[in-house]
Amino acid sequence: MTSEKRREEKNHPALHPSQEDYEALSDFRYSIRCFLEFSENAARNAGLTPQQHQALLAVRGFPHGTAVTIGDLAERLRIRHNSAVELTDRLVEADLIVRSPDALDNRRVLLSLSDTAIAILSELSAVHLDELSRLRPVLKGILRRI
Amino acid sequence: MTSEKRREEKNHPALHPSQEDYEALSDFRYSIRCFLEFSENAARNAGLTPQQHQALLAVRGFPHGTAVTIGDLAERLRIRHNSAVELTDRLVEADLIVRSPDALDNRRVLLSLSDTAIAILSELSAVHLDELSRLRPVLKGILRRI
DNA sequence: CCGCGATATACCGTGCTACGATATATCGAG
DNA sequence: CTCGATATATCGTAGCACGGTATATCGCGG
Repeated sequence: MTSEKRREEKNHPALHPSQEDYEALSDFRYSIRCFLEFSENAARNAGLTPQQHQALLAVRGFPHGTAVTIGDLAERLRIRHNSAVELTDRLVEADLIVRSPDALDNRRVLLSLSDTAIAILSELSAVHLDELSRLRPVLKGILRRI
Repeated sequence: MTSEKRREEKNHPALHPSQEDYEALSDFRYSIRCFLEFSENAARNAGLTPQQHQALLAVRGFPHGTAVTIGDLAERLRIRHNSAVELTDRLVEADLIVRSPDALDNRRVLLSLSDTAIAILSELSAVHLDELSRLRPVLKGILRRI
C-alpha cells in the first residue's frame, strides 16, 4: 500500500511524509534529471543548445496547422515573453526558425521551422522516443509509489 | 495504436516521427516543466531556492541510515562535484545542512539535514505529493501516447 | 613504509540564459 | 480617436553550473 493511499484512507491530507515518500519523490526527480540530461546531450550532439531543441519541439508539437507566436512559445516553455524573444533571436540567428509577421495582427510574429530545423528535430525526436520507451516502465514504477 | 508500436511492429526503429509523436513529446516536456515550476514556487514560498530544496530531498531520499557525501549528492542531482560543493556551501550558510567529516575516510564529508531543514522539507514534500497525485493521471496519459 | 595514482573536496574565474524593468507598436472597445 | 490591453522588443543584472586547477587523503605495490 502506498503511503498516498494510506493518507487518503485515513483522511490525512498532508501528514509527515514517510521515508518511502521521500525516496519516491527523490527517485522521481532523479529520473527526470536523467532524461533531461540525456536530452541535453542529444541536442548538443545534433548541434543545438538544449533550449533551442526544446523551442523547436514546442513549435513542431503544436496542433497541426496552428500558427505559433512568441507568446505561445513562452507559455509552452513556461518562460517569460522576453525570454522567448531572446530565444527566438538566437534561433533565427542559427537559421533554425523563421519569423514572419502576422498579416491579421501586426503585433504578432509567427514562428515556423526552417528545413534544417525540421530535419534535425526529426532525428532528435526519434532518439528521444527510443529513450522514452526505455524510461517509461521506470517512470511508471515510480509513479505507482507516489 | 501508438506510432512507437507501429515502428516496433514494422521494425522501423527510427523513421520520421509523426505529428502525434511530436505532440506527445512536447506535451511530456510541458508536463515536466509545469511540475518543476510548481516545485520552484513551492520551494521559494518555503524560503528555499529550488536547488536547495532538491538537495535536501536528495539527502533525505537516500535509503535510511545511509551516509551521504558531496559526491553522492552530485550524482543524485546530476551535477559536477564542484557544483555540489558550492551548493553545499550555500546550504550550510543557510543552516539547512550540516557538514561532518567522515571518521573512516578523512577525504569525505558527510551531509545531514538540520532540524529546520527536516521541518521545511516535510511540509514541502507533502505539498509535492498532493500535486503529484494530481499530475499522475496526466503523465500516465501522455506516457501511453509515447 | 614509502611513493604514486586514484579519489574526494575545495577554490576561482567565466559564460549562458532567464529574469525584471522598461519601451514601443498595434489592436479593439466605446 | 482615445485609452487600456496585448504583443513583441531592448537592456542591464544575477544566479548557478561549469572547466580548470589545487589540496588533502586513501590504498596499493614494491
